[in-house]
Amino acid sequence: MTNENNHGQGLKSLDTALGVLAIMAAQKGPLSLSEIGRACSMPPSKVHRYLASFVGAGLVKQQGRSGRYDLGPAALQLGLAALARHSFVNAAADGLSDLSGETGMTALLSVWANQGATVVRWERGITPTDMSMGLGTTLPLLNSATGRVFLAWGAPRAVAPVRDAQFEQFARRSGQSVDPDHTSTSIAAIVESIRADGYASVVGRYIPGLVAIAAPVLDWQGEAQAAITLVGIDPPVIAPDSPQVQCLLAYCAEKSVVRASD
Amino acid sequence: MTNENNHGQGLKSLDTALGVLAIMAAQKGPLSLSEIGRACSMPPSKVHRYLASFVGAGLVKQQGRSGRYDLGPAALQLGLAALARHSFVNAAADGLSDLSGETGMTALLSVWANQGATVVRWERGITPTDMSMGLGTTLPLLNSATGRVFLAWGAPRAVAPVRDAQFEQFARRSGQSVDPDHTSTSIAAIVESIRADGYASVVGRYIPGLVAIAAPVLDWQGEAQAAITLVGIDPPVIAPDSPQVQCLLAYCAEKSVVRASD
DNA sequence: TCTAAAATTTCATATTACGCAATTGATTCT
DNA sequence: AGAATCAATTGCGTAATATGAAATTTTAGA
Repeated sequence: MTNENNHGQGLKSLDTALGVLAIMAAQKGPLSLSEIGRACSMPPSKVHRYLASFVGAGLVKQQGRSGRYDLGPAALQLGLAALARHSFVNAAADGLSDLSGETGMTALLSVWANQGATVVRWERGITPTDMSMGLGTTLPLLNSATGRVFLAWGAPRAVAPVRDAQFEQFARRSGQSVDPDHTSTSIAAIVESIRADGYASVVGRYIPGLVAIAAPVLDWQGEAQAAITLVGIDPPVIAPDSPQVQCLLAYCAEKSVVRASD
Repeated sequence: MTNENNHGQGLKSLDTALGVLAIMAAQKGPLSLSEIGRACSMPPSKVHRYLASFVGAGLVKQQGRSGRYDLGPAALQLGLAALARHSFVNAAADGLSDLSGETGMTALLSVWANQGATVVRWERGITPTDMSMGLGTTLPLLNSATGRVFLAWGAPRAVAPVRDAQFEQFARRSGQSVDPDHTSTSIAAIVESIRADGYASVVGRYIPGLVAIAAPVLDWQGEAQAAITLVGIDPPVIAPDSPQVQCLLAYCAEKSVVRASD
């Protein structure tokens, strides 16, 4: 009872160090030492030593003389190596522009990483949805169609903690506009609904004025290894029998369960 | 005198752990536990604990039931986040297709990471140079034009160890064909020559039948933060006054020293 | 089903990372 | 320009942590 919970059985210092890396990746720009320390609630000396190792490995680079720290070239290399390995990402990305062309909407490919859905690739559609969305953007679990795909089909071990944390936030500021476009406030009900439909939809939630529909690319266990999202400005497309939804579902069905090696 | 050399002052366990990550990134496919242990010369139990942390962070993913380990979604996220941050990568990549179009050659953008030049982006030219080169490919320091750019202009602290190691390999198997296209076998002479020309060229060294010219994108310190490479099949293009070389040098000059924030 | 190899867990011990405090370095204000 | 403030870095004793060898469980092959 001396130890709280050792969920994964990993090295403590490594875990915290990787936490620092994740926090740096989540931020938008370079960070100063004390900023990182504040974000991780760690003493500066600890952060400094971790960063020394990261800099040595090239994962983090210290800017010329601003002293600030940012992700380095090795991080880039790591990501590219991961991209080359995840065959399903390339496979799923293959027809992405076709999908975008057929529906006229902007098509997104995302995978679950850390605490949210990460956009890995996207193709701009005809409809001028001026999203300023870069690759690597993290979409929220509950307030995006993409995130909700992982809420419904994601690996429970990875998604559950985030879901519970978000739910607490909801409960804390309850009484306000909670789930205007769903009759039930229960997350379980939302999940049930999404699973039944086979796709998630959201209207003007993540970005006002935009609608999104998203469906999973499933692996052999029935878990979402990726999500395909279509973003547009036309509310009617979220109907189950709309051509866009049909197109999306057909696409995801084709990409699902490609191989057992993943 | 108990410790050999503590070049960077980092955490020991973190350093070794990141070494494991780097080795995994260098390999082409998924690895088993014992394979990783062999590659890092570590006992399996140690590797296993490291991997547990990596899996927990999502940097490494354990395949369905093959038991093998591979880079995970968090690695992808990290790389994409790094890509979004390195403004010069996007800036340098901007005109890459133009450069390829003007010269007809395949254009590569690379940065230095870990132990070699990592290809970050590339545009295929008109000339059918059927290189099967994926993003994230690591090019050798001495046997590629791209690598030689970093040999000449790269940060000494990062390049020197690799150079020395390679040089030892050369010395070990000396007597064989050493540097057929340079009069001197001295690496210093090669560097001097490249610096004087402003670009590096190689004929059929990395891939037989292909020629490459490469020039640096310099930062405010005069160090190469990236390299631009043109690959083709026409030997004459390596001449200093060839239009391709001029085009490349103009391009790199334009991209160099864009901002002091890097 | 049995055998062999690999993967994972356990445990005592030595090593390592931690926090606190002092030093150095950079920036701002008077 | 000098002084004061804040951030960044380094040193050190201590307590927590990572380590390697061996035991146990799981997987693959015969």
